[in-house]
Amino acid sequence: MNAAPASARNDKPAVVAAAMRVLADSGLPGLSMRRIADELDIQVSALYWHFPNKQALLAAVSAEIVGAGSAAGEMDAVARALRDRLLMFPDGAEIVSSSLALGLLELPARDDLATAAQAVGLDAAAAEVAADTVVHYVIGCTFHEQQRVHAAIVGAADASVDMTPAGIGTRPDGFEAGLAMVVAGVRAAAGAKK
Amino acid sequence: MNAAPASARNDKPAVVAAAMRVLADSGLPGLSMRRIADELDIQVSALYWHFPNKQALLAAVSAEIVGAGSAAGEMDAVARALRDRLLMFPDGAEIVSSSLALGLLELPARDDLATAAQAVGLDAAAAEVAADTVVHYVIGCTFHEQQRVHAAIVGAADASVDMTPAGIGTRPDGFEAGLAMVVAGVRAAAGAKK
DNA sequence: ACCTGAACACCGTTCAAGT
DNA sequence: ACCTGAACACCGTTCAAGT
Repeated sequence: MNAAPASARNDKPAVVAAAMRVLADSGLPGLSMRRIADELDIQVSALYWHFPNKQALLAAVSAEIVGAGSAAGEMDAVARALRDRLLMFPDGAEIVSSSLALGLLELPARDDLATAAQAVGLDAAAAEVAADTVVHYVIGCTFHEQQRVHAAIVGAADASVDMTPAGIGTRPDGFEAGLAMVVAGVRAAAGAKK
Repeated sequence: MNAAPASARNDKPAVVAAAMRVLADSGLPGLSMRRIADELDIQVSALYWHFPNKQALLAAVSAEIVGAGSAAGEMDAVARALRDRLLMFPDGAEIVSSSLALGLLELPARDDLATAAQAVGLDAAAAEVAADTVVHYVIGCTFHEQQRVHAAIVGAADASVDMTPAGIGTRPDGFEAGLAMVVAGVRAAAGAKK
């Protein structure tokens, strides 16, 4: 066994792990600094020794959600893999979207998508645009779907909410159909280039 | 002149107008029920006579942002018009995105996009998918861009923030290039159908 | 029909101080 | 290196009561 410390104190990864647990069973609305601190049986203020602010902690959570490893493959495969990771945690898309926009997160899938786009015939600049476009589509679509889940939960508690408004993407296979169109657009851009 | 009421009390549109003013000069983080109440010189609790909760008020704000009128035209024109409206207010894309996902907002541009997609050769079902895909792209891209503006403001105040991380869509013309790809994808889907 | 006043149960963040 | 305890300046929402 490794030398156990006298008092069991927490390090950065332990704080992130606690945050993942809170996220998993309470979602983003429940992911407060106080709830995370409670999970670790420490005071809220102690969290600020590990992270300068909540956004930084959320960025670490985001990195955990999207994972570290690069996965090669065709564009749709990479897109589906990204989506699957976002779906693993409640509000995953929203958290990642915000960290990404704030410039606090590296997205491995973005490089994978750019590589796949180049393999299909795009030059470097166009491949970046293609990667960003696919990322926006995947995150936008998944974000929307996950918020809808949340609305459904609230709606179940409060039956007065109309649960079938004329909205976007009610059926889950909308993702696949839309993705096919986006990928077809990338291929078309490659074809036009030649 | 129309008969002025003895005491100048507020109706629903007045509350929304106040909210738009607060949004315009403080953004979404500043758009609290208390700030809106202050803008009208009333108590916070008075707002709950007009709207059941903050989300409902935000939905009314969203409707104001996206506008009421349907605008016919090609897909890219409709997409650009939607984007322009989202850009008219700080965090416009985020607010609209959330109202949309919660099923609290009708988006006129969605119907316009579906119509345009049918005009290009898609059947009704595929046209809906195409419309949703374009909407997701426009909102995702604009949301990202607007969050980046906000990050830049925070970054300007706190110079320790790295302002040029390897992120998505730093250049504004990324929107046009990505939109072209998405629209090309829709056209490709129409071509394949024939 | 529209508003007040007060309360409840929360937030993120800071800071001096402890070990 | 990691945490406590207390405070500050906020939140959204509810409710009885007023006019």
